[in-house]
Amino acid sequence: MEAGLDQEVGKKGRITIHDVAAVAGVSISTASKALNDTGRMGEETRERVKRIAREIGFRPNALARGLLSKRSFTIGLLTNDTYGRFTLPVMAGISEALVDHGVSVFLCAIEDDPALGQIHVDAMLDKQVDGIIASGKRLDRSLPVDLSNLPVPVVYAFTEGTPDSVTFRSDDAQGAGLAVEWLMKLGRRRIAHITGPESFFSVRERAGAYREIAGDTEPVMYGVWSESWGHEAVAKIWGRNGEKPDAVFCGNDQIARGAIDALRECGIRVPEDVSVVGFDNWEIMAEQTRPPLTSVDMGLKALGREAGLTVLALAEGRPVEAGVRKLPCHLVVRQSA
Amino acid sequence: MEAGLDQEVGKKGRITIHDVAAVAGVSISTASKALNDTGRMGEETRERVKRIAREIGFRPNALARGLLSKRSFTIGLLTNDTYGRFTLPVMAGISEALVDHGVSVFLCAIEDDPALGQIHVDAMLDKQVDGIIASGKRLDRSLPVDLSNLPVPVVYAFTEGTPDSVTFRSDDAQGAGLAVEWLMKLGRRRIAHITGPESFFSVRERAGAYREIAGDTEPVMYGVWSESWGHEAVAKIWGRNGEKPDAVFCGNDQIARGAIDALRECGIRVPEDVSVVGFDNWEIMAEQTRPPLTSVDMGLKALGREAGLTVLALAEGRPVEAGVRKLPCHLVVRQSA
DNA sequence: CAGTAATGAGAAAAGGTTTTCTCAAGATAA
DNA sequence: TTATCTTGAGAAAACCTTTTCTCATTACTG
Repeated sequence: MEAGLDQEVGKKGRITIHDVAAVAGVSISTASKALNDTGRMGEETRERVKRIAREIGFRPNALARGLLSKRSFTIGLLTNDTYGRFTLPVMAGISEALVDHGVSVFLCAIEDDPALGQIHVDAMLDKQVDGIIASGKRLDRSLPVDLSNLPVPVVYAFTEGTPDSVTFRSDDAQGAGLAVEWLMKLGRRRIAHITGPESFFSVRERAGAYREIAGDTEPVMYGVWSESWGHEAVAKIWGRNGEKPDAVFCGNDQIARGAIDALRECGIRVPEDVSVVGFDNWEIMAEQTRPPLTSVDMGLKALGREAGLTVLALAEGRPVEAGVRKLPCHLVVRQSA
Repeated sequence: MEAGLDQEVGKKGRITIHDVAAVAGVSISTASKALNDTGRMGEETRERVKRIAREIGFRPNALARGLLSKRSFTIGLLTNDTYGRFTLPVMAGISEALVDHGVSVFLCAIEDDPALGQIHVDAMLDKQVDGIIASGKRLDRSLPVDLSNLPVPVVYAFTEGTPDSVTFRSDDAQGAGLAVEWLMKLGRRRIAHITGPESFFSVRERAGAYREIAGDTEPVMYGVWSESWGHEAVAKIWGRNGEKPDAVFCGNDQIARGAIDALRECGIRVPEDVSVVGFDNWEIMAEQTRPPLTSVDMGLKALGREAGLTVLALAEGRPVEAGVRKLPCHLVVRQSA
């Protein structure tokens, strides 16, 4: 009954459960039940079917399975973050959380093109994704595509979501608090804050926390997210008369990088004379800075993990409370502070 | 016959071709043929079915379609490039090329974990991907997972492939040539080359082209892929006695960055006194360097595009010649040279 | 020993689409 | 008017799996 085997199996196309059933000499339904540990049958039969399936390398066709179960074990990740600086860690977290559940992820980079976004959303829906995670590069902007009233659950991660949805974001105020408290614990008292454009929600949150803890010793320096702004801001501060800061808390790692360069050019030592803390913990940047940069990590991987588990829960019909969830940042101490 | 409409349609679940057929008052087969522009029927019927499908928002279920056609319109992108510095542009190219064909991309980051790689490959095969593109961060290393004898076509992009497969890679020698020739066109004669570990194939290729064009004016400085190495190497060269270089060709943008910093610290002006060219054109780095970095772009997006079109061709059974295809680099001129 | 319960396994339907085959009606040719 | 051709449209099978239902056999219970 088990004769033939390899020669007979998979003659045309992939190996199906029909092949398993044929080789095992049972019906298709029995084979299915054996493999899924459902139904009633002799333990011996079940084991034999399983063994044969293993031997001939049977793997169930997810398309057929999905057609029936209405679960494709597939989700879509939509992002407008071209460089993937924020999205990649989020993606890593999602993937890590979902791979155990057999879920794969479609990554769709849509730039800021609404038409492209719509195309990708349609393609994902056609492919019956179990859910969609929307991600981005900014907490206070939403993707250029309408995700309300979709037939699948949508979760937002590091991008602005609709009020009645589940949204995950970093707790930037808490993260800024971590940085400033660390500087104060180091004995620093005059802490400057050089950051990005005030139009960014994150910037206002971080600056708010900074002011609350550090007091109004220094005016917040708003600018742009670039090294050159960090450089320029330091030049401005140290060009002024009066007492100089003994620490700089920067709005991101690029600004911090520029600031450190400027300080070195002024002959100021980091961290001996001035401590510097960055934000984002963009490792490839933070580790290469001289000295390596102490920075606030937004925990994007954990954020992705949570988003992944949440969209899965929604897809399985488990109830999830709507609202914004702030996930904590943590401080990665290197040598600049 | 077209009455009811919205109320009747999609009462449970998504809208299927059954709904279209019912509303249009035709059979399912007629509806299908109308929508696919196949079969024989009155032009009027065809148009009516199409209109109704549009009106009630019918979109065919890709799972069901794929089950029959054995095409899932899905491919998998496998990579061990954690930061996505190389993979993301490749991915962008793939996606751009394939979105027009309705193909979506599973992104699977497998680190360097063979077990994880196997899991992802199995998951992709279960989902009946039409093909797989393997990508990485290094031309002379292959992914830690066996992709031979898979039931779907595999194309390699920016990673080492099997001899009988299709492999796309950048033409590093040509790219290095571009850089050195540009420097010589600027009148530079003593060109130094600071680069990564000699164990990298790319390093040897680039160094080879450099030596061929620039001659043996300066010994190649092999090191690591870091800013600090760029910094250190410049310090070494300018610490030596004898004539100094008037240009530096760096193995990547991070090294170039370190080199420029070191030159500035020595009081040497870039590009007035010394021209510097980087490699990779890692925009987020190259644009922020002071001065902005002239760099060799490996054309990874084009590489991804080619890989995408190739895997699609193979999936459709069109013949593709095996072998390694070198794609040209181009020079992005900014201000450092 | 007759009747019921438990067990093992198969038949068939379902899921949504495409494709091939069949059939009826109307049109043309003889 | 009868035989053949064309046209329009539907029935059914196929893709692969899961699940529910049914049935036959064996093992008990009274």
